[in-house]
Amino acid sequence: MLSELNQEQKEAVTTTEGPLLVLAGAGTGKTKVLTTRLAYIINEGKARPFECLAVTFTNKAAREMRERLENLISGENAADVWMGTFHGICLRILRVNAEKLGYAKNFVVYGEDDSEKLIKEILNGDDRYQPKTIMNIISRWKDQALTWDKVPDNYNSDLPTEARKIYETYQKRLREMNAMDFGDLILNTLTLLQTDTATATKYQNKFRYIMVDEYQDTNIAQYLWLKLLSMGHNNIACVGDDDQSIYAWRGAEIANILRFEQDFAGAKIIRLESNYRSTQHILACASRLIAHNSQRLGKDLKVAPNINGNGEKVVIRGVFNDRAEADFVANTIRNALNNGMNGGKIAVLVRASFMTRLFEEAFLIRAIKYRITGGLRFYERKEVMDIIAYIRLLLNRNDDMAFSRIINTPRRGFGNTALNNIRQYAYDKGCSFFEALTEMTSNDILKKAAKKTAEDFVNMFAEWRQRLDTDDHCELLKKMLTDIDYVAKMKLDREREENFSEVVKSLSDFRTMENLMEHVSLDFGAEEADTMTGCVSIMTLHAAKGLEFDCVFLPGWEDGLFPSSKTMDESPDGLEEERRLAYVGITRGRRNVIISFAANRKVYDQWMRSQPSRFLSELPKNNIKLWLDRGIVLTERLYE
DNA sequence: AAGGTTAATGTTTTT
DNA sequence: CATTAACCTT
Repeated sequence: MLSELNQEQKEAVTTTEGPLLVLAGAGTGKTKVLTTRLAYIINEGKARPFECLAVTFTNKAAREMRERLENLISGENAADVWMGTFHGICLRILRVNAEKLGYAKNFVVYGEDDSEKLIKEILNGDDRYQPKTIMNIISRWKDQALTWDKVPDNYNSDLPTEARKIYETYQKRLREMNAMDFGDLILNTLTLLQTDTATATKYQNKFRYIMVDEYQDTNIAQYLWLKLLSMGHNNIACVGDDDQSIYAWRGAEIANILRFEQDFAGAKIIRLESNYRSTQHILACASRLIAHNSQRLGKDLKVAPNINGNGEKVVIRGVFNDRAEADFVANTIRNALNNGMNGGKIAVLVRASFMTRLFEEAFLIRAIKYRITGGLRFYERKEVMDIIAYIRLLLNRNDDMAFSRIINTPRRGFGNTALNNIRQYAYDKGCSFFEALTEMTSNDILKKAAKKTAEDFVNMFAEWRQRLDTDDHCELLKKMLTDIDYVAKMKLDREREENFSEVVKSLSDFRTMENLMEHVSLDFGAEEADTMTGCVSIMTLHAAKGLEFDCVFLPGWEDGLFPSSKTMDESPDGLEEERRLAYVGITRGRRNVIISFAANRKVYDQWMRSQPSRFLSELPKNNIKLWLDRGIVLTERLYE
């Protein structure tokens, strides 16, 4: 097991005791180290599987780790390791302990959509602020482990003082509906561990070894959570790369990784710097670029022995406009495909998703098969969320957000004013929307027509609830969908109808409706169709983190677009984060990296003149090959 | 309450 | 331009 590792990797695997930070540069075998280390601990008998905690940020990463672990440990059961996302692990802990925090065990998890709708409801027509903005502020507070009562008065001078008040109301409403949002999963678990010593001790003793992936992406709440959980045995190993921290705008604190040695006394730091992915020219560009950042622990990627050698220089292509850029990329790819290259090994990585359009068009013309990753996820589609809301209300009649979503979907003559009446009634009585509706139907408050539809709605749910215990859950769902006649009433097109039946189908993978809900709320299924093999990938730089491609195109390297002026206006650290994003982009490439910029670009239907990205001038001259069209210049001097 | 019209607004999005 | 939310008319 250890024989396949290099010296640093071996050290990272066998250093099991005490705090450890593994600084793993791009392509240095991070996942391998993580899984091998876990297997090593278990195989050496240092801990049993269920005494190990391995935390990741994505379900994909957790699945991958689990699969690889299964191949490494024998006899022991990989399934017993506590492995999952921060949110997943927290959910697991909270399901058992919710009552200690005043929640019922079967609380629901609200997604962004529900949260925003709830904020909107709380704002009560006040259109001075956007629900999204408020929700963002609240989420950032939660990221920083600030419960509403701990938000300082002078939190932010240009922030409406009402935000904190809204936060308070928001939490109160969530509690009434027995719901938590994503941030609550972390924050409530943290509160539980901080306030309930017995519970804290239990988990602290349980987890002998803790491992964390992508540590550079943790926020303050997650840091405090880890700190608390690791207090028992003090064996915490964090793997990450400060140079790949690109989620500050979502609350990630790069300071967590920069401060690791101070935070965890006696911490050991191991650097993985042998890169098994890219050629020398690519690494040289990446290294020189990232060297311009000040906030870093410092690390130098070296080409791993026997890998690839110098390879080809990084190409910088300057063209007249965005159209020419897309044509260039598409032509180059068409050529490569004609020469037998597999399209699946090629990627176009853009800064912002609107940039994918031109490439799509250019690819279509040339019959280049492509796939766009990102965009709406399966469970975020309207028709899918609608069914989910039906299930949610069925399982939890206090779920007012689900109620609001479906009371008039499909249309049943129950519009906004009616919903407002219900809201008012529920507010006055301190009951849920569903109860309000039920009472209103029996109290003759409603007009005749409305009364009829309301009664039907209530009766429909009453019948479904009865069947919940007796009927097969798949059959029940089918019945529900027939009863509401969704497909016909919503005039679904072919694609949407397929999405719809996909949910019905996926329910059969789960034992109960509750099981499906758990899955839906935290694991937004990325249905990777296998028919997509051989397709060129188009995605954002953010989505590309963790992936690799033989050939990578990085278009749109223009000041204002990349680095994005918006990010730089937002925060003084913005430029460095953008640079890390550029670093992530370059280090995705194994053999070819082709950067491009256009002198003119149509943005919102307006032609904009743009300057080449300042990042271009931060690349080492000897490792790049310039290819500029007539009249296109790189004004800044290039580094030697 | 529904449907049609106009005005505003355009990054990145692991859970 | 093109999408979407808010608005206004029936």
